[in-house]
Amino acid sequence: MGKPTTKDLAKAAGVSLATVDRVLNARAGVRQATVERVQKAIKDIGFVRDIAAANLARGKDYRLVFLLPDHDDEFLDLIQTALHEANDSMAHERTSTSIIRAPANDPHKVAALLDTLSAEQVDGVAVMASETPHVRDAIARLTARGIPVVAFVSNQPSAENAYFVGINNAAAGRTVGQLMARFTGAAQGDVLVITESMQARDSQERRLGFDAIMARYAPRLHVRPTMETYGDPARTAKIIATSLHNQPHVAGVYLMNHNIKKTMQAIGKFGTPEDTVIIGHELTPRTRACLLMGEMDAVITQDVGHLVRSSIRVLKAKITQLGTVASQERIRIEIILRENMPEANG
Amino acid sequence: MGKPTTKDLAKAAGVSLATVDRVLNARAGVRQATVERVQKAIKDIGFVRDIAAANLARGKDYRLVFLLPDHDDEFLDLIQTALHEANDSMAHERTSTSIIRAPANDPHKVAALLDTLSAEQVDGVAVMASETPHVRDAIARLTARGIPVVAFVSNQPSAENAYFVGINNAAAGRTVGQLMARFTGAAQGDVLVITESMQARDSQERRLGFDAIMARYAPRLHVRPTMETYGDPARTAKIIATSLHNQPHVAGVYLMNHNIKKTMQAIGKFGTPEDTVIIGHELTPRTRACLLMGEMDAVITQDVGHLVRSSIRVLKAKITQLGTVASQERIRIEIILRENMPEANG
DNA sequence: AATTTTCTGAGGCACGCACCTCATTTATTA
DNA sequence: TAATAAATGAGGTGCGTGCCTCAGAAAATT
Repeated sequence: MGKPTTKDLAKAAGVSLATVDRVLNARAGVRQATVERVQKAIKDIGFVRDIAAANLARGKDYRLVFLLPDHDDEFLDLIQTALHEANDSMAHERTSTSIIRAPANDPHKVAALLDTLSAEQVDGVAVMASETPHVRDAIARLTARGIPVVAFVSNQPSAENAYFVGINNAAAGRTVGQLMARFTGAAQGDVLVITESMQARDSQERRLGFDAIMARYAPRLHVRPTMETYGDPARTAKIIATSLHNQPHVAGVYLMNHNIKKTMQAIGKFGTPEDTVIIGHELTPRTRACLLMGEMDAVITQDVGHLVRSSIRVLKAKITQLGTVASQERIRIEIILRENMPEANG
Repeated sequence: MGKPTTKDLAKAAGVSLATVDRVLNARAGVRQATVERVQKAIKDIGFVRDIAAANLARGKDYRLVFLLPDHDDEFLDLIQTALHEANDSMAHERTSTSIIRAPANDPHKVAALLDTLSAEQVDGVAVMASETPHVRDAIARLTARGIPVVAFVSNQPSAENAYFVGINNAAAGRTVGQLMARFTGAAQGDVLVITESMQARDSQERRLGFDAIMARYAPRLHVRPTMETYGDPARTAKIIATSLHNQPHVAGVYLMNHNIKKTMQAIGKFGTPEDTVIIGHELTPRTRACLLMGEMDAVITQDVGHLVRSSIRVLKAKITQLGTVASQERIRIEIILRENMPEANG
C-alpha cells in the first residue's frame, strides 16, 4: 500500500476526516488534546500531505514577488531573464512570479514598497537590497503579516527569518585571492581593486576575503586601496587612467562588483600590460566575451538560474511549511575560465 | 481566468471531453483529422496538461532505475547518497528510484540486466556504463520497449535517444590543463598523468583536452604518457614510486579518474616536491581533505546531487513527454579550490 | 439539572484529469 | 441500400485534499 492519506490518518488518530482537516489546516475548534492525538498519529504513520492534491483542491497558486534594484546592469538582466524563464516553466506548478523594482540605495523606498504588499495579494517575497535598518524592519513587518521572505543575492544578516539565497561573499573574495595569487605567478607589482561602492556589504566582505588570501599567499604584491566608481563612467575612466599611469607594473586587477562594463571599457582603452591578471564577478555576455578574448582571466559567478529557482523553492517550502533539500539550495561559488565556460544561455 | 483546462480544450476544439482525453492520452479510435483539430486547439489556447492532477488521477508514480557500476569508490558512494536523498525528497512527487549494479567492464552483464527491465515494472532508466556496442544495443531495445533512457555520467554518443547527463570531458580536461599551466607558474619539468584505465572514453577525452591546452600554454612542461593503475594498489604504488624516482622535477600531476584514494596514498608515501601542482577529479571526502591540507591544488568536479536530480527530471519529462528547462539541466564543470569548497554535505 | 458553549462526526461538492461504459452518430464496405 | 465498422458524445467514478454545512455529542457554565 502506498503513502498514507488523510483517511489513514483519521483512522490512526481515531477521529473523523473533518477533525483531521481542522488540525492540518490549523482551523479553530479542536481541543488541544485532540490536536496532539492527531499530531502523534501523523508521526506514527508518517503522514505527509500531498501538496499537489492540496493545491489542486485549494485552486491556489503561489504568487511570489521579487524586489530588485531599479538600475540596469547585465547581472540584473540575467536575473530578470531567469525569472521569466522560471515563470514559464513553473506556471504549471501553480507558481507565478512578478518583479517590482526600487532604487538600490534608497532604503525608505524599499521599505515603503515592501509595506504595500499584503498577504491577500502576495504569498512570498524575495528581496535584493542593501542591508539597512529600514529594510530590516520592513522585512520583519512582512513576516509578521505572515508573508515569508528570503534575502536574494544580498544577505540581510540582521533580518532574522530571512533565509539567504546567495553566495558567501567572503569566501568569494578568498577564491579570487587564491586565483590572483596563483595566476600572477611570481610577478611583482600592484593589484588594483575596483568597485562601484564600498557601502555595499557584499563589497566589504569580498575585499576582506581577498586581502586575507593575498597577504598570505602573495606578499610580493601590493594590493591598493579600493577604488570606487560610483557607477559614473567619467569617474571610472579617470580613476583607471591615473591608476594605470601611476603604477609602473599592475600585476592584477580585481573587479569587485558585477557591473564591470564601463570599467573594462576603460581598461581596454588605456591598456594594461599583457600579463596583467584580471578577475571579476558574474558571468554575463560582457565577461563571457572578455574571457573568450583573453581580456579577463577568470570570472567568479553564481548560477543565476539556480539563484532564482532556489529562491522559489525556499519560498514555497516556507509557505507550505515543508522542508527543503539543503544540498540543493546551496549556491556555489563558481570559477569560470575560458575552458569551462558554459554555453551562452546557461 | 486561469490556465485552460480540458473543458476549455474540448470547447475550443469543438469535441467532447472524451475525445480530448483520447487524444491527450494517445488512445485509439480517433480520426486523424480530429486528432489534428484537437492539437491545433491545444496550441491555439495554450493548453498544458496539469501533471499534478493527472498523476493524482492516474494514481501512478514514476519508477526510475539507476544502473551503476558495481565496484566501490567514493564517487559512487556520493551518487548513491544523492540518490537516497532524492528518493526521500521526491517520494511525495510520486517518484521512486532504485539502484541496480553491474560490473563496469562487462558489457554483456550490463546489457543482460537492461534486458530484464520491462515497461511493467520500470518507467525510466539511467545508465552509467562504458560505451560499447552491446550496451548501445540494449539501450536501443529499452527505448523500443517504450522505456526512456538517459546516459548518466558516462556518455553514450552512439546510443541515439539516450540524453546525456554529465559534463563534457574534453572541456574538463582543458580546464585542468589551463589550471595546471597557470598554477605551475614558470616551472620546468614533467607532468604525470595517471588514470585507472585509458579504455574508458572519459579518460581519453580528458587527456585530449588536457594535452591541447598544455601544448599551447605550457610548452615548457613535458607531459608524460598516461600511466594506468588498473585499480590495483600494488601496481599503483610501483608506478608512482618509479615515476617520482625517475623524474627529477615533477611540476604537476593530473589524476584523471575519480578513484584517487590509492594514488594519493602512494604519492603521499613517496613524496613530491613542495611545489608540485596536483589536480584531480570529483569532490569526495578524500579530495576534500587533500584540498584542505594543501596536498591537492584544485579539484574539477560535477555536482552529484545535480546529476541525480537532473537525470530524474529529464526522465520524467521524457515519460510525460514534456519539455525541460535546458539551462537547468546543464551540468557544470566546477573548479574547486580550498577557498570555494562547499560544506561537507553539499 | 438545565442550559449554553465548545467539540466532533458525517457528508457533500469541488479541483483537473484518467479511465471506463454505453449509446449514438458518421463513415465504410458489401 | 442495408449491414458493418469506426468515430464520437454523454456521463459516471475516483485520486487526495480543502472547505463548507448541519446535526449530535461532550464539556463547561449557570
